Amino acid sequence: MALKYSRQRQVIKEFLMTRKDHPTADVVYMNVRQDYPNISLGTVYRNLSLLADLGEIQRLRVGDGVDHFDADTSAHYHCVCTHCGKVVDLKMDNIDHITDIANKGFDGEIQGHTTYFHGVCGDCHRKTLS
Amino acid sequence: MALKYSRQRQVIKEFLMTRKDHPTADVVYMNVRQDYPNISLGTVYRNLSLLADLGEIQRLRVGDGVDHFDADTSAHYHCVCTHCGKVVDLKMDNIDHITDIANKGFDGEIQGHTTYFHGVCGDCHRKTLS
DNA sequence: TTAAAAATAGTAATCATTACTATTTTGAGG
DNA sequence: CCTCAAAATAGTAATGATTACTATTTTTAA
Repeated sequence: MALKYSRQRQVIKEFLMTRKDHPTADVVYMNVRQDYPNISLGTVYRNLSLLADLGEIQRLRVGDGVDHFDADTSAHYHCVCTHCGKVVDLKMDNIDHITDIANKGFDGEIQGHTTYFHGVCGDCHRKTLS
Repeated sequence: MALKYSRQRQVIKEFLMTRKDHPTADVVYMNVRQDYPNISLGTVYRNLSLLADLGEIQRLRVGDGVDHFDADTSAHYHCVCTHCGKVVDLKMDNIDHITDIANKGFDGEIQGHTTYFHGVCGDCHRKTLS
């Protein structure tokens, strides 16, 4: 059960750190395979899950039915583009107060929230204007 | 392409309206089958999707990998219980202002948000206290 | 150096959901 | 009230993301 080093895990994490978008397991697999042609898709899934459990990466569920992964584990929000489907980072003030709003009058105990925004990303917005 | 009446669709919607929780397609299927033993699972999926597209019901994606459905189409939020997995309604003030917060300094255009809360539901909370 | 634990590659299985097809139901126009 | 094309259904097959399984390889503590 003790964690042992794995070259594959390191490569997967390093790849994820180079990406500003939020690739799916399949995209990670396609890319990592360029350098490690016989890495297995199962290995990619297993390590992405493991890294997410360790808190070294973040698993994003933005409602498109596919898990996305993000090497940036800091608290930040995402926007899913309604045009191109891309998932982009948002730089915005924190909105943790909505947890307090939700807790008011609730007979259980709210611990946190998951929020993603939808709208038109910068790239698509510029294209729409022209 | 014109919509035609279907007894199955009506029964599916009626069943959903009796439920305060937010059943999955499979749960709808199991229940509706009590009265309509040879309804097809595909019919349940097709009609739930159709009703959601028509805006007559709401499709909920709360990150557990399964779609939940809600006959209450009014804007409201949900809490996913970290103990029992149940999805419960929240009565809370609206938080649409977070869309404005997200839009500040964003080079695209935020149109809306999807938020669900996680925490301990009322039932589990009471059990934990005892 | 060694051997048990952990990880891997490759493949099979799972699970939610969608697609396909032959048959049945619905409903507008005669 | 018929008719018949459009729509919907039941039943089944296919899909796609993810997880499980297994024999083999890698890691690492002693």
